[in-house]
Amino acid sequence: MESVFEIIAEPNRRAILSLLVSSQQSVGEIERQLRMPQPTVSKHLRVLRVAGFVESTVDAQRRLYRLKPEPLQEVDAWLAPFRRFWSAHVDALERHLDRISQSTPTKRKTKEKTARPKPRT
Amino acid sequence: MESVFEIIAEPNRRAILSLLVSSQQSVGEIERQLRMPQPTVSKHLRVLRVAGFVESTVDAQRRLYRLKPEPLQEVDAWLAPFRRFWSAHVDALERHLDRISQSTPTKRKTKEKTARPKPRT
DNA sequence: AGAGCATATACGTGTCAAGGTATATACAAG
DNA sequence: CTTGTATATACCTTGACACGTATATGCTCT
Repeated sequence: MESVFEIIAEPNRRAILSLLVSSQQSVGEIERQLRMPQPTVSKHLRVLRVAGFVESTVDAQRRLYRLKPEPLQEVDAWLAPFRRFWSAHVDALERHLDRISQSTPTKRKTKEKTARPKPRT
Repeated sequence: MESVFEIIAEPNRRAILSLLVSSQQSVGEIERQLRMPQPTVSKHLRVLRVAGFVESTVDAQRRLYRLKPEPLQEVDAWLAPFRRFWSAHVDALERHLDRISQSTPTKRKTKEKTARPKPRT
């Protein structure tokens, strides 16, 4: 488990990170909101902490976890050359973003419900 | 192998993608430049193609592979909320550092309901 | 048609990580 | 000190996937 990419490959870990982006959370709060067993939460948090994605502070028996920006910035940096690349493909890009906007687990806006046409080229 | 994050978790696949960002390449060219066995290249390319990261065109016996922007754009989209967090984090950190620079470093600020006389040493 | 090159796939193997269950540690309150 | 709560860790099992080797497919050229 070396690279930041392997860390965020795990869906539960991404869910935890997305949860922490709003504010810090205790293990129990994460457990409740994501509905995953407590050992699972703790183990993923350990991986995230060792990899530098989160840090924890002690509050009585609770541990409050919060985000650290650096590792995700590393992902962002890796993505940079590709952003330059897809500037040439803006049209296809926007259609795709519109399509995936309904599968983003973070928040639901509105405006999806389109029975989207099979992207059969 | 569902999510785009699992796809790019593999270092060889990331290398292939980084190679293709400049221009399209044949399998043999990828094989040479990345010094990996040909079946490995083909198998990773297959994964990338099925996941929509690349597409191939036939040129005689060669297959020319080139990038498709959408899946990486999806990663980029997932990263967006965290970018907002980074800016906010830098500001908050600076204000915090500014604040504690004029108070004792061992100070425990507890905003919890219980005034706890055991400040973690 | 046959030889040779370029690419894809099949198969067997080893490794590693995620999940579940149980238990350990730490703190709090009575 | 004992009970209850919050979190961490240990152990085991299972499944996925990456790799290597071997082979298949497909195209070109003579």
